[in-house]
Amino acid sequence: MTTADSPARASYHHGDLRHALLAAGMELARDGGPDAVVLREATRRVGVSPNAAYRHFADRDALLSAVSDAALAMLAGRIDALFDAIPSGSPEAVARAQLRAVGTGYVAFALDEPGLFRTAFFVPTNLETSSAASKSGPSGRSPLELLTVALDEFVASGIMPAARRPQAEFLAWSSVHGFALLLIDGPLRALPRAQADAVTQRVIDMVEAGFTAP
Amino acid sequence: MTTADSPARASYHHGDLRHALLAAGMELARDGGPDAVVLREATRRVGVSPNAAYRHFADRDALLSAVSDAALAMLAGRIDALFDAIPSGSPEAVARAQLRAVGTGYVAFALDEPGLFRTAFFVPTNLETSSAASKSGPSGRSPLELLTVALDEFVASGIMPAARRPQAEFLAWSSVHGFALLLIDGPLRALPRAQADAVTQRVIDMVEAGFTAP
DNA sequence: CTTCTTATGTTAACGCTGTCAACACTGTCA
DNA sequence: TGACAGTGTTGACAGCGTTAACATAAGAAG
Repeated sequence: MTTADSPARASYHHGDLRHALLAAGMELARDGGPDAVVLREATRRVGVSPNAAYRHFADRDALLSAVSDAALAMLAGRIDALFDAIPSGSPEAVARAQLRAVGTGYVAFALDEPGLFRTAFFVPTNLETSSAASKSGPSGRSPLELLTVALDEFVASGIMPAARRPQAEFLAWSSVHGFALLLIDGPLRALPRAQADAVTQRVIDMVEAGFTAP
Repeated sequence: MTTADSPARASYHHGDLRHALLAAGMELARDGGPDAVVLREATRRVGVSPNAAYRHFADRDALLSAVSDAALAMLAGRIDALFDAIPSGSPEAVARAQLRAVGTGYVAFALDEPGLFRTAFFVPTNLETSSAASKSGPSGRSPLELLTVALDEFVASGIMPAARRPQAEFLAWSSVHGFALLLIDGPLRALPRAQADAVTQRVIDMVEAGFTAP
């Protein structure tokens, strides 16, 4: 266990403090969201003095940003897994399944890890640049890139008019992102998981209909 | 000017401190969002000691909640205005215009007052109970209620299958809310206003298509 | 008109946070 | 061996939310 050497470390130098602080930050974010990512608490958990953090992060915001990126990468991984599990078939079917995978994975992550989800997105700068390398999943593709792949296929397979293609990513993203927020912080908070999953599919239905309607 | 008697008030008692603190809180939220609503700063602006606030608000969260409610009421007012300006016509046309009014007003408020918009919604408890009296517009109808009116008319006028009606509010809300966030904090931040307005209409098109598609 | 009570505002203090400055330890390269 | 850069520590400061005790004003009761 390289993380959390609570009792007391052997050497004066920690060895991998940056990584340890990031891990502690993830823990804090997991149950508590972005506001819970507190620099002093992270150093406390790692067993190091507060100011040691400043050797690895410019300030608290830098730590929070790193945690946010890591959370985004987890989200990407989740979507990636669903994306890659899609069986081959007709181009239309694959495209529809890909769109569904992105939306489903997105919402599922929000439900399973609300704290990390909030941390991933409630940091303003991170909605902005959500396709950087550090924020991608194992395949190296960011959620936005996966969404782009799916939508391009919508056009290529002829089920979406090309005129509707520009900025379609953001229409789809809006719906799923907003829905995730309603689920974890909003009026749908109390919705049982099974029902939440069902309504998620309806959200995706709506998006799909909006793209493919005549 | 009843607000902000900066120099020094005449009497020991302020007179309308609760209101003044709320106004100061709104100012802070307007440029800075929820995190900028700082209790001590609000009292400073009103010209009163920090602890005076505790005679009117249980804690900082109570002040923030009040500010959040006021912001939500402003949003409701904005939507209300568009809603009431809809000319009469066929039931379908009116229903479509109503849905469009809610979405358009929602996004317009987010663009015009991003700080207040964030404050209205990034306080978890306020997405939850967004149809309370204190959060409604001048007409007394909350945004959610206006949306419900529009969607009921979608079914009544026959352009939306009744089977699709349950929880349709949340599908529409998700899209518009998520889109507003992408616009003010996300990748669409730099989008010129005219273009933002145009894409907003496409978001609403998508929602409408999802509701009325065959 | 005085007195008691209640509402409201103030002062003092605590622990928490992020952060700067100065100091201490340690592994590395000359 | 010694300089040096990297890393962790101590001490301190201002700002925050919050509690407890005190001060002042306004109104009700006598």
